[in-house]
Amino acid sequence: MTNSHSDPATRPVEDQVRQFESVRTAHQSEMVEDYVELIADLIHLHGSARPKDIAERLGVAQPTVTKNLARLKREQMILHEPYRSIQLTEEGRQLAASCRKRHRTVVAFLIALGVSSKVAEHDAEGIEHHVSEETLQVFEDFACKRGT
Amino acid sequence: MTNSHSDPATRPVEDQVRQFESVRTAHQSEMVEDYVELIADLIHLHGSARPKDIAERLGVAQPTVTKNLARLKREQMILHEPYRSIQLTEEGRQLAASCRKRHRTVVAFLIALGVSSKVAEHDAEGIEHHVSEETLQVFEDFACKRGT
DNA sequence: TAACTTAGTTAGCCACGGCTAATATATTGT
DNA sequence: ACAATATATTAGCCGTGGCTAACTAAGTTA
Repeated sequence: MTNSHSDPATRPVEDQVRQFESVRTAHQSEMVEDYVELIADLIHLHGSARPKDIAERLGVAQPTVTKNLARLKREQMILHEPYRSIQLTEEGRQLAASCRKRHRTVVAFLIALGVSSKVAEHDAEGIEHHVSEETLQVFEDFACKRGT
Repeated sequence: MTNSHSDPATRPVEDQVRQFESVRTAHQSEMVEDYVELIADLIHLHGSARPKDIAERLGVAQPTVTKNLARLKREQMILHEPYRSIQLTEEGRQLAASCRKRHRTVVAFLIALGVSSKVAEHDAEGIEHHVSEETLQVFEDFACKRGT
C-alpha cells in the first residue's frame, strides 16, 4: 500500500466528512443526470422523449417520471408544459452532452481494461456519477492508449 | 468504440432497466456498508464505536446515526441496546471485512493508474459500491501488476 | 362525432436519510 | 452522592423518489 492512510479512521476527520458529503451530493444529481441523458438519447432516436418512454427505460412507473420532470423543470434542465412535449434547455443539452461523454469514457475505459462489455456498461452506470475530473482524465488517457 | 451499443437508447429496454434497477438497489446498501465499515474501523482503533464518533466521521447529526443504527440492527449487522455499546454481528463483521477489502482494492487500483492518492481516496468512496465482482477482479489484477 | 384506447397528471401513500428541539441516560468531577 | 456535562434517544419535521388508484387529456377508429 502506497497510501499513508490505509485505515480510513486514522485520516483527519474533516477529510472523511468531505468525502461522505460529496457522495451524498453526487446522489442528489444522479437522477437529474440520468434523466437528462436519457431524454437526449430518446430525442435523438425518436425525435421526442415521452414520459411513457422514460418510465419504460428507467423501469419506474409513469407518475414517478412526472414527479421527477417537475424537478428537472425547476432546475431549468427542460421545458415542459402538461401534456406537451419535453424539450431540453441549453443547460440541459450541455449537461446531457457532458454526461454522455463521461459515460462513454467510463465504458471505454473499463473495456480497455479487460472488463466484458456487458459488465462495463452496467458498472459504468453506477460509477460515472462518482468520478472526479482528475480520474476521468486518467481513464480517458488509458482508454486512448489501449483501447479503441 | 468497440461497444456495439454506444447509444444507450438503442440497447434492449430490459437491459437498461436492469441496470438502473441495480443502481437503485446499490444505493440502498450503501448506507449499511458505509456504517458497518466505519464501525469496524472505530472499534479497531478506539475499542468502541459510539454514535457520537460515527456522526462526526460521517458529517451527520447524531439522531441521524441513531435512526440508521436501527436499520443496521434490523438487518442483523449490529447488536445494540439503547445507551449501550455497539457490537458487530458475525454477519456485520464479514460485510465490513469485504467492504474494507473492496475499498482498498479500488484505492490501490486508482493509485496504480496514476490518480493522486487524495482523489483516489475520494473517488473510491463513491465508486466502491458500484463495482461488480468481475470489475473488481480486473482492478485487483491491475493493481498487483503495476502498483504496490 | 362519439366511443374507446392510450398517455399524462394528480392525489395520496410509503420508506429513506437528512435535520432540530426536547428529553433521557451516563459519566465525570467536587 | 449530587450537580454538571456529555452522550444518546425520541419526536416530529422536510425533501426525495418510489408506488397505486383515480382522473384528465389526447389520439384513434368505427
